[in-house]
Amino acid sequence: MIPAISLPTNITVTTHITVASASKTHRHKRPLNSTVKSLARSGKLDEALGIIVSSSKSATTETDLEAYTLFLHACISGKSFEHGQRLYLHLLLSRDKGNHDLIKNPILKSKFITLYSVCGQIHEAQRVFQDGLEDGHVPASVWVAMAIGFSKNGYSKEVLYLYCGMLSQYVQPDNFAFSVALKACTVLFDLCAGKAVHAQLIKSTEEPDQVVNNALLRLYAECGSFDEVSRIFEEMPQRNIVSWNSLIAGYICRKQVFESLGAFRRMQGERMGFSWVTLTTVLSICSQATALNSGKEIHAQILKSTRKPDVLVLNSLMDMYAKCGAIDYCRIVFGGIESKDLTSWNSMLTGYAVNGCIQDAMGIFNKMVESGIRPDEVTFIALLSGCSHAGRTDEGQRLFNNMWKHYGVSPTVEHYACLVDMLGRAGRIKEALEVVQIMPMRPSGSIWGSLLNSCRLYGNVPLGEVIAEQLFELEPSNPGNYVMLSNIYANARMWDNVKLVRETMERRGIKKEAGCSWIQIKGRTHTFVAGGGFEFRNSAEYKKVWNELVDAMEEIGYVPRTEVVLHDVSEETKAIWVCGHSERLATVFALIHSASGTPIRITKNLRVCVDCHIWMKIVSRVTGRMIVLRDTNRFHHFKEGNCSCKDYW
DNA sequence: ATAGGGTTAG
Repeated sequence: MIPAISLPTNITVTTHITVASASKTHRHKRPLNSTVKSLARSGKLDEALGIIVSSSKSATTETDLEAYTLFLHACISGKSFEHGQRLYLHLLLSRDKGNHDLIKNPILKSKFITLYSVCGQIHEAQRVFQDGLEDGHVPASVWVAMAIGFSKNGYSKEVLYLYCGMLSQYVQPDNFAFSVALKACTVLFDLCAGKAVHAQLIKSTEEPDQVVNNALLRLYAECGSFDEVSRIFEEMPQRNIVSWNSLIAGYICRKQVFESLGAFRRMQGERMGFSWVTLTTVLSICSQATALNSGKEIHAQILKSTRKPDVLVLNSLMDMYAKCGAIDYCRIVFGGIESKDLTSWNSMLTGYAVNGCIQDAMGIFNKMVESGIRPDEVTFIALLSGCSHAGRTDEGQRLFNNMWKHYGVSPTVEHYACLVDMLGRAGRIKEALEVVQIMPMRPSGSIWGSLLNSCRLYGNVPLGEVIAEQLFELEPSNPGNYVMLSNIYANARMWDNVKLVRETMERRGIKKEAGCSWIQIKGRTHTFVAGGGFEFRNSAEYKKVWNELVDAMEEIGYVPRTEVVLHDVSEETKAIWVCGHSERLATVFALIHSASGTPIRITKNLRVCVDCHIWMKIVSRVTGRMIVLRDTNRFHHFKEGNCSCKDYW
């Protein structure tokens, strides 16, 4: 709990001054009540307070209560802590003089608590709440006001303590109390406590309203109990947009992007409409799934809607286009935003950086600074990672050194990760290690990970082994790290060690993620798994296109680079395996099913392998198609036999 | 009075 604060003792002085100055200016032509009310309504808090204070010689009555409530209401909407406190002190004085004790009044009390909470003065709110708590019954509304105060100020644990305290005092929680408690459980990611509150709710006589049900949905969605989500959703007497949003978010938590898009369509089918929250949620799904068509559909819906789109929605739209590799659309949306905020600039910058347009990224950064927007840590992560991917090591290093000096942004562990990645990728592993040694925080898994990747790129087996050990300790169940180490061994033809790594993985029950690629064609998403898709591969149309490609490639002199296969099998088998990589299946499928001349956009769940990278370049040349491949790491734009990454990846 | 959202790293 937050410690309670003792009452200040020097309260009389300010009160007297107020009384003196205020009573001069106002005579009570009208009854106190209506005068105070109209002043409070028009925001003249000083004058209203003056009248309250000067008229208090007589005992405060029930009619004054309404005026005080209105006055406090005005303070809350104006977030005026000072006026509220002056009224509070006035009531304290009046109580000490033996007048009726209005501070005990639950309505006023919860108003004071709310006011202090919205002003961020949570200690003051708590003091008001605790004053007189032990004297007798405190109604639920006061507890709830305090709970909301804690909740809005980020004290979720305290909300739960308070909820328990409420129960221990035999105060029946109402729907307000339930929803705040459930929200606190969600924030704390505490499914256990959430279930306890849910149980209380079932036992209570209170019929859960829509808000409570939505809070329950959110709790289970966020904690991954999806069976509960769908059960509650189906059983709810009525659903609104918020309920649907939670259902969609629930699918995202399970990484079921296609199902969540389906839920959005169902929502539209039921004529539920959408809010800007729905749009940002769904757009973020589109960017995760590289579902450019769906994303464009939503863009169209935004344009059709009569409301002017929110900056937040436009920022999400930019992110979607950037993550789909459609940087031109991203730029157009950016250009159309009237009041660009920091996120708009950062999204444009990130879009350029991940798509390999480092000059554009630098250009937009300069413009941003010129327009007086202060860059933040996200800005520099985007820039540094962009430099890293583009091999602009010196430029990136300079940026890193200047970010604090010129822009006042101090480097975090993520920025150090970019710097280490940048140096390692450029083959300057010694310098990268020096950075790890001098950086003021503990190196994260991602830092060791990028060092391991550098060892892979430059064939440094002994250092790779040392780093892998560190990494296995930090992230014991991340399959990528094991695969990376066995890659290093395979490149060095150390097949015994490759086998050893594979056995370790089996022993620890770690499975390598199967390579998987997907593309969206005419609104439908098609998924391909490495080594799978036999039906497709046996079809006549596949064979026709595949053979054409093989012929064209042989002419150019393409030979499969089989070292990417980590199993010790014959060269022939390796070649067959490589050709069954998921991104190739997806490419052939796209060549068959999309109009010639249109770009092909493929997404992959792993990093693209060296051989597929070569293959893609050639395909882009012989077919004249542009291929945009997004892997876990970055974008590759293949065009006329070249890749935007300039083979630096 | 109570429930819902976006940008960053290997």
